[in-house]
Amino acid sequence: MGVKERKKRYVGKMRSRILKAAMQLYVKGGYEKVTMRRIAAKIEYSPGTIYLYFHNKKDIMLQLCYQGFERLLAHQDQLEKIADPLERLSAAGRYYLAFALENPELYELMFATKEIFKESGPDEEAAPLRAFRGFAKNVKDCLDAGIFLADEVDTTAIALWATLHGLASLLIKGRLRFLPEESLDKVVEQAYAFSLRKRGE
Amino acid sequence: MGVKERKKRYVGKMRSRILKAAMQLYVKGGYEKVTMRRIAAKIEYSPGTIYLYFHNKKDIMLQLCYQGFERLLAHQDQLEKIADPLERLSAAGRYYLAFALENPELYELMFATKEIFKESGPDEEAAPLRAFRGFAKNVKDCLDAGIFLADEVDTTAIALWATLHGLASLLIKGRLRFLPEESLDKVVEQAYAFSLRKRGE
DNA sequence: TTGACAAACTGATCATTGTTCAGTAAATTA
DNA sequence: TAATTTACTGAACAATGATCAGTTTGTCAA
Repeated sequence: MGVKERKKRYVGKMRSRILKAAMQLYVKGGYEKVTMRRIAAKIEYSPGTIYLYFHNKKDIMLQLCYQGFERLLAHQDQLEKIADPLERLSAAGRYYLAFALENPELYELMFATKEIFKESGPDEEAAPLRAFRGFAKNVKDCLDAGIFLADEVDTTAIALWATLHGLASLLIKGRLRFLPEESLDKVVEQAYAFSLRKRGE
Repeated sequence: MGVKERKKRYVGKMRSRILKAAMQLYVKGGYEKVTMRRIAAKIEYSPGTIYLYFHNKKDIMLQLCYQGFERLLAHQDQLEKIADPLERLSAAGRYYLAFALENPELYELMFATKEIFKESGPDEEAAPLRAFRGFAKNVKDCLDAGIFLADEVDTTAIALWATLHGLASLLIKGRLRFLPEESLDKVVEQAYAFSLRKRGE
């Protein structure tokens, strides 16, 4: 009898309904707008019901965090089409920053939780790692092509990733607001180009 | 009559007493351990009193954020002694990362608040900017010495600062935990060295 | 010293939060 | 149809940030 399967499907549907509601609340008004009662109202259940599908609020926020990495990964296939390794890596950086700035709240959430690697399930938990591996692959292609002179792939990838994450974080948190508004884009672009060892034109 | 002055001093003392208690609570157990009631208990006043000296909790946390930047700046004079520009910049980076990792909660707080530049008082509010200016000075010395080839000081400084902040943030949030524990330090050191365009030995 | 005013402080109170759990309703099985 | 499991409810709890009428303390002219 498929009663077990149906139940499993139902649980899955409830979980995603809850997450959807939570995500809507989150992107709208940040963390403090996400309330168990508000989520419950949105899916038209009582607050207690949510606890049948998630341990607590932290659990829900963690899942949203994973969804963020999934979204980041979602459109990255298009980068594969770019043949030139340095061009591809440069595009990856631009894409990364664009994603962060278009989804600032979500990006914050993606790096807000500390215990992200704690529960190491096989599926969605690996999303942050998959994102890094994809990025590191681009870096490796550049190293193989002799574009950078560096020892290790991971070290170089981390340096570049850190630069991107740092830029995204500083931008979102308004820490570069002392720069003239109109020059911000160019400075950020150049800053990443500097790390990529291209000369600004 | 010096009654006004004395009152001013008293207000200042109360404010710093409150901030001290809040900081102790914060570094001990993070944001959620900082409670108006707990602060009040620590300074042996009633909760309502705090609101005579600070607008709200956010206000208190913002002041702690500024204190963080003050601490970061405090010991940076020692860097001046290093004559070689690149060596000084390298040391600044190591110092920055060490500060972040020794005060992870405080560092998080320093970059948690978005509205840091909103209230632009003349004194302490400028601390984050002063920190950047000091760093940019080091970068400028490197550019003048012809160590980097780059267009602008600010652009280069932002690139390097972003790398440092990114590394600090990723480390604190445990995002580099997929690396083997023992190689972490070296990788981070190398990553920054990569951005500084030194060859790893 | 007294009395009147102001400044400082209190703590009960409010709405809201995350979370729990005894009780109820619905679905499934025997 | 009866018994049992499953799903859900919503009142209740402790803790939170914040408020404000009321009380205490301090100041200073008469």
